[in-house]
Amino acid sequence: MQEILSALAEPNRLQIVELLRRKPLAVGEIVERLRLRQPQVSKHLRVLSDAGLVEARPVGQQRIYRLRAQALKEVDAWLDPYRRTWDERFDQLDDVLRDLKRKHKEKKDGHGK
Amino acid sequence: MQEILSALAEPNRLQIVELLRRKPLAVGEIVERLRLRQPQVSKHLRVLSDAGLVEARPVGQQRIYRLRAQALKEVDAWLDPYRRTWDERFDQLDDVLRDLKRKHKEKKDGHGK
DNA sequence: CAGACATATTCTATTAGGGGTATATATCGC
DNA sequence: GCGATATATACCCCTAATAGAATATGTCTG
Repeated sequence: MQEILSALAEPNRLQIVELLRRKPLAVGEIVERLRLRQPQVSKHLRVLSDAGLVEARPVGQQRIYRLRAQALKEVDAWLDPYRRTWDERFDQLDDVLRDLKRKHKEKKDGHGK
Repeated sequence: MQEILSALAEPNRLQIVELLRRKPLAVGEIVERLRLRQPQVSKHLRVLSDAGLVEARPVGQQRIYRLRAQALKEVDAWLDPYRRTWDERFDQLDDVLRDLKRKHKEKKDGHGK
């Protein structure tokens, strides 16, 4: 998960992923479209590949990279517990305040931990 | 989006987000739980806040941070076009191969762009 | 097997990001 | 207003990540 996120956090790599969403591409094609130098693209592809986000298959002298969208399922799964939250109107601030007051009081009253 | 991803890419920040999923917390509480130093936590919170992932509200001398799960909706939306893909059995490699052959032939035959 | 071509790797330089310490700012209780 | 507490910011150091240029590897064509 961590690895996937850091891989996607780099702008050029995110672009590569988006390119590969449409269809698999050879390294050279990515180079053309992103106006990056070939070694950089190869390096970024390496990172993406290590994170499981893409995979290559050799065809003649070139390597066709394609997206492994399954890897993104992990992100999807991570999001899951948050889905519940993101429409909630109220926040639990009241709880928190009550909590704070309690702790504060305890401190004042000086009780053993 | 880019900003959100880079914010989440840092392990400690991801942990903070996960902490705040349960309930809002004051800076000091995050410090305790993550065993980080206070300035680091403040800095990470700054990044998360700039990315729209958290928001603070002052309560007395402390600042209660809470998650803005709506920000994660963006990630969810970004994933959307990929959902279609990630269960597909076959890949479009055949298309790609056909494409390559065509281009190759064109090159050989030497036609104007 | 000699190029030509496509891609990967290596090495180096530069930069960005995170950690540490000290300090500034703001609010509380008295 | 003063000391204490909570948090934010500034500054410095260091590592890690990125870019750039040169080169290595591998495969095709003739």
